[in-house]
Order: sequence, then structure tokens, then C-alpha cells
Amino acid sequence: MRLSRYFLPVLKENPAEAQIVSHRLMLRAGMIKQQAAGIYSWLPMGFKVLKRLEQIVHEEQVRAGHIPLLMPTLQPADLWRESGRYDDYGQEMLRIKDRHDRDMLYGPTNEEMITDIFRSHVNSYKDLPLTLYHIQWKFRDEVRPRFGVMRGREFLMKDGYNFDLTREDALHAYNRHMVSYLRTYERMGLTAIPMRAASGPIGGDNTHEFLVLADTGESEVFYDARVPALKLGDRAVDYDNREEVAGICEEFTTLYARTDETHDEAVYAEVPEEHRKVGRGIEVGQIFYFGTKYSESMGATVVTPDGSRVPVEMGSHGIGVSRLLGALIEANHDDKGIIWPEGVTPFHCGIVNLKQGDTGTDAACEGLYKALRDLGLDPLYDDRDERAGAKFATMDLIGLPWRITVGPRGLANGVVELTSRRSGESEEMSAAAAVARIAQIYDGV
RNA sequence: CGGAGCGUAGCGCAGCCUGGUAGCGCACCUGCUUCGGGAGCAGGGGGUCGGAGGUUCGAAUCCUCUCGCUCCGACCA
Repeated sequence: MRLSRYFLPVLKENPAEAQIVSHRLMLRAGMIKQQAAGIYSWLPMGFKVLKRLEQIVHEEQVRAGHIPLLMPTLQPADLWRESGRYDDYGQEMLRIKDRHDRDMLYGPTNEEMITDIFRSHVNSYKDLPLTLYHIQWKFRDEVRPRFGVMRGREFLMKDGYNFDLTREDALHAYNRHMVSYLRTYERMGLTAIPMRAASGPIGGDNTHEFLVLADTGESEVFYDARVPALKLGDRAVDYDNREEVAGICEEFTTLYARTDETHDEAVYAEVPEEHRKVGRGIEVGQIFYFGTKYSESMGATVVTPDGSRVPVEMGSHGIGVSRLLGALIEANHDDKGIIWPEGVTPFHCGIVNLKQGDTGTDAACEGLYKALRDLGLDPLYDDRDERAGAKFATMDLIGLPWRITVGPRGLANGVVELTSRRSGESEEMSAAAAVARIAQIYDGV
């Protein structure tokens, strides 16, 4: 993309309403525009990152054997009357009437609807196990939306639902989700720690929340310092292998890690003192096993091998996709702006032309731009007629992890400059070498 | 939902107390000079002061109502 033809309305000054750094940077970097309290338009670059996160979530869900579908944002109230949650959910649910005066609602989640789909089409144990998920906009009419997309009223969420015959099968689904989530966050360059959680209104006994450590997090967290160092890495996981999947879960949940809701001083005291850490975290996902809570109230049953009919075992699992953007920035920024991890960056690298209009630098930049694109990479070429300082400031603000700087001074020596946004370190090399390096960095990302 | 505050140009703000017909910085447009970390000079465009009502000869300013937004606390992906 050529910046002169893109739509990237960056702000030089901090918008007054944004208090936390991710909100401020998303506004300044021209990623979002607020339309109402907790409701945002996603401008091109914000939308690009959001789509990238969505894609990673999809890939990891499919890898785990889960099946995508799409349910609507608007739902009939009757489904929720059946489960009993229409009255329970309270004012957080946005209720709407259509022209025929029918009660509708903007879905805050989809347990009822997925259960309805299931019971309409599945009757036999032979169709199990089954895990369906979608990535769809939700609405929860929060009393006090804040922190930009981290606590919006409208938000994009991946929610998945497993249907199993037995409790053991359902717990395997639970574990499968935990591992797929670990992998998802890791690909995004985030360290998200599974922590035992309280169940909340969705209900259920087994539940973990995934927390990204950040000073601005809303939850207080207590954990063993060795937990954030745990990595899934690129090990191959057979998601159908129960022992293997359970083993990974054990690996990641044995050491102490809890939020203030489930914190237990007595257990925490057993953690060696030098490993005890207290901090703050942003919740970016949660997994639940809730058994037959919805299948019983809504009649989602299957016929077993012996001919009897039993309610299915279920769980639901969510990732706050739009919130992840905020969490990513909270975890990856400095005083100049965002620092995108390679896995989620909106553009692979930036090209800064220090002397726009100069035949030599223009040609060198065009050459780089074409070479990178020919390799399937997506560079952002700052071809605006701006001064060097302005271009550098924009690049730092929007946080592309790599920048190639092209100026007459370097070109006279046959070199361009490759700079890491994260470390700030620069290296001079030929244009061809810079292209090769970028390609190598993104190989396999 | 309790408490506090803010709405004046695209963004950041001053003016309001003490009414007299709107200003500053950035951004934008034009020209010249600049050009390796948010340039300088000169000129220019843009605001029914959130909305409605009231007081007054006169309202951004005072009064009433209303809408929106933010922050602090209790609740949540």
C-alpha cells in the first residue's frame, strides 16, 4: 500500500477522552473512531489488524477440529425465555421490538441459539462429538463502557460450543479449547495465562480465564513467576489424543495462577516466596464446561447406543477478538507508539522515502516496494511529500515492526537502512539484502 | 446505578466568574525558502459556541430543561 493513497488519519495530539494507552494509540494511529459510548467504527488499519486476529483464531480453531458457522446478531426473545435467561440477564441485554411488536434482542452470547440449532438437526450419539463456533459481533449494554475497544458495548467475539455424550468427552473438548487458545495467543505474540476463574452468569464448574499481563489490566492476578515463561512453541499437537492434550493443560495449569475472584491465600502461600508475583491482567478469553445446563432446559438430547435419550454435555468457549487489539497494544508499545508483533502487524514493513521526488530515492523505493510485493509481502510505502521527521514519527506511531529507510546519503554507498521498531537498532545493507531479511523474518509467521 | 466533570473550527484548548456579537496552537489550502527525527516566513479558508426554551436593548457568557461524552466507585469477553 502506498501511504499517499491509503486512509490513515493519524492524530498528532492526544484525544482528551482516551485515558489508557491502547485507546489513545488506536485513536492516534487512525485505527478506530468512536461513534457512541462503547461503539466504534474500525478504520482501515484497525480493521486490517482485526481481520488478521480473526484469521488466526479461525486457523487455530479449525486446526483443533472445530467447525465454523455464523449465527445472527439479532435473536428472538423466545429462545431466551426457554432457557430462563431472558429475565435473568438484566439490563445488559439490549432488547428490541420489531414492527410486529415481537420481542427481539441483540445477542450478548449464543448458547440458546446454538442449542436450538443442535436440537433441530442432531438426534444420535453417532453425530457426537461436535464443536461449532462463530466469530460474530455481540452487544452487552454495559453500564459504563470505557478503555476503548477493551470494554466496548459492541464487540467482536469468537464463541464456540461443544456437544458431547459424556462428561469425559466434554472435558476433553474443554482441554482441546485450552490448548487451541494457548496456541492462538502465542501466535499473536501474547503471553496469556490460563487462570482458574469464577463461573459467572453462564454457569458451570470448570472454567479458566486467559489473562494477558498488563499494568492497566482490570483484574488483579496472583501467579507463580514461572508461569509466563511456559511456551507451547511449535510442537505438533494431536488434538484427538486425550492424554497429550490433558498433559499440556496440566503443564500450564499446575503452577499457581489465579485472579482476585478465586485467589486463595493458603494455597498461594505454598508457592516459594521468590516466585510469588502479584500483578494486573486483561481478560482475553474464557472457557467453560457447564454440563447439561442448557441441553436440559432446552431439550437438546441424543439417543444413546442402548436406545435411551440423554441431554448432551456442553461447554462454551470465548475469545474477545476486538478486545485483543487493546490487549496487544497494552502489552506492546513505548512512548512513541505501537509495536506490533510480527504475527499480527497490519503491514509487514514500512518503506520510508527520505527525499520524495528525488529520482534516485524514488526509484530505489519503487524497486523495494515491488520486490517485497512480488514475494507476497505487504509493505506500507510512505511516499507522501513529507519531511523525514514526520515520516519517522508516523511509522513509530503505527508500529510496523520493521522499517526500511531510503535516502540519498545511503544510496550513494549502495545501502538502505533496516530498523527494528522494537529494539530501535538499525543495520545498513543493500536493498536486495533488506528484502531477503524481511522475507526471512516472515517465513512461517 | 451512586459521585464528579466536560461539550467553543478536524484535534488540543482559552474566553464564561464580571453579558457588548469569537480567539490561540496544531492540522488544512497557496507561495517562497527548507529537507536524515513531527521546519521557517507570508497569505488564506473553516465555527448558527451540543440542542431547546427563558431573562435582556444585546447571551458562548446568566437561568431552566434536554441530549451526548469522560472520569472515580459497584458489575462484565
